Amino acid sequence: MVRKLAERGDVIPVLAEIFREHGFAGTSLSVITDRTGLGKGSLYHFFPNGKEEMAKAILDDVAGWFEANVFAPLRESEDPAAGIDHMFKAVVLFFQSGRRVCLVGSFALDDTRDRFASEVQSYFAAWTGVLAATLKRSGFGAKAARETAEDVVAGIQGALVLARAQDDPAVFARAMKRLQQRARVAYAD
Amino acid sequence: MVRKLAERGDVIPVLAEIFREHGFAGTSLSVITDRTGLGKGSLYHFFPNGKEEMAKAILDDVAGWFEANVFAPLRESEDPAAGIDHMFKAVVLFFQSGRRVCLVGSFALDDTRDRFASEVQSYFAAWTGVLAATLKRSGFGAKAARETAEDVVAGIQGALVLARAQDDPAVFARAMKRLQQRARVAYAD
DNA sequence: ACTAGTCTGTACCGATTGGTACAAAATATG
DNA sequence: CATATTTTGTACCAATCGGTACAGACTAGT
Repeated sequence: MVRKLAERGDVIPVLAEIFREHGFAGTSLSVITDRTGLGKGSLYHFFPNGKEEMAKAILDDVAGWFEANVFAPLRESEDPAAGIDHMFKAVVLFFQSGRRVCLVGSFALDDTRDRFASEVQSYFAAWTGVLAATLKRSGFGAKAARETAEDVVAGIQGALVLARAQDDPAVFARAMKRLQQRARVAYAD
Repeated sequence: MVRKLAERGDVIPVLAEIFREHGFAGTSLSVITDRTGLGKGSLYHFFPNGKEEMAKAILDDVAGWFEANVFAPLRESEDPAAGIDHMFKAVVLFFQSGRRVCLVGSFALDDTRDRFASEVQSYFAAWTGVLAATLKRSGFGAKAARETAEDVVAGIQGALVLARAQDDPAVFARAMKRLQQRARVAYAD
C-alpha cells in the first residue's frame, strides 16, 4: 500500500520552526517553500488545505511530543517529584533554554486562536491538569495543586515572552529555577 | 500655527486595539481603514511611514501610559506596598481583567520583535527595573527584589497568554492574586 | 472673503498573497 | 518490464497586499 518516502513527517518540524518565528499570519507560502525546499506542488499534496492544515499538523505534533515527553512521565512517575524534575528538563530542552518560542502561546495571543481554539485550549488544559494531579500526589492540597500548576505553566509562558523581549536566555533560566523550586514546596489548601 | 483637529492622537488607541487583536503581520491596511474610519489618505498623512510608524506611535503611547500610571506611582509612592497595590490595580484595568492582550508581549514573540527591538526591550526593562527598586524599598534584598520583579512581570505576561488560551478571565484574576501576594512577602537574598 | 496650510477620498501602482491545474517525473508494486 | 500511484515543478489565477499621487475639500488666521 505504498510506502511514503517519510516526507510529510519530516517537514512538520521545519514548518513548526517557521510558524514559531513568523507567527501564523506572518508565515507566507513563499517563506515556506524557501525554508522547506518543497514547491507548492508537494506542499499542497501533503497539506491539501494549505496553511490551516499545516498548522493543525504542527499542533498535533507538538501535542504528541508533550504527551510523550512531559505528560506521560508526569503521570507515570512513581516519585511525583522526579516526574516534575523531568518536566522542567524536557521544557528547557524543548524551548531551547528560552531561545525558542511556544507556538501555542503565540497562536493564543492574536486572532489565530479563534481558528485553532480547541487545540490551543486543550494544550494548556492538559498541561495544567496533569501537572496539578502530579503536584497533588506529591503532597499539595487539591486547590494548591491547581493553583501551583497554573502558576508554573503561566510562568513558563511569561518567561518565554520576557526572555525573547530582552533577548536574554538567562531570564528564562532564572524563571525555570524559581518555578521548579516553587513546585517542590508542597502546601495544603 | 494651525490647531490639529485632535485626530492623530485619537486614532492611536484604536490602532492599538487592532494590532492587539491581529498582531503586526496580521493587521492589514484594509482592516485599519475599516475600523478607524480613516481612508488611506488620512492614514498616510498622519503616519507617512505606514504600519511601521503606526506601531511606533502605539508603542510610544503604551510606554507613556505605563510611565504615568504604573512606573511613576511605583517610584513616587512613600509607601512602597501601596505603590505595588496600585500597580496591580492599574494592570488589571489596562489589560481589562485579562481580556486584552499585551501588545509588546505579542510583538516580542515573533519576528516583529526585530523591527522594534529597542522599544520592546526597554518596556520590560523599565517595568522590571522600577518594580525591583520598589520591592527593595519595601524590604526585599537586592537580588530577591530583582528576581521577584522578573517573576511578577513574567507572571503577568504568562497569565495573559493562558487566560486567552483558555478564554477565561478567571485565570488572569487568580494569577494577579498570587503575584500580588508574592510581592508582599519581603525576603532577604 | 482671501489665502495658506491641513486633511481626505479616489484612483492607481507593482508585488505578493494563498491557492489551483495539470502534465511530467519519480517511485512502488505486480 | 509494465502499470498504478505518489510526488513534484511550473504556469497560472483572482484577490489583496502596502504604498503613492494628487486634486479637491476642508479649516484657521488675517
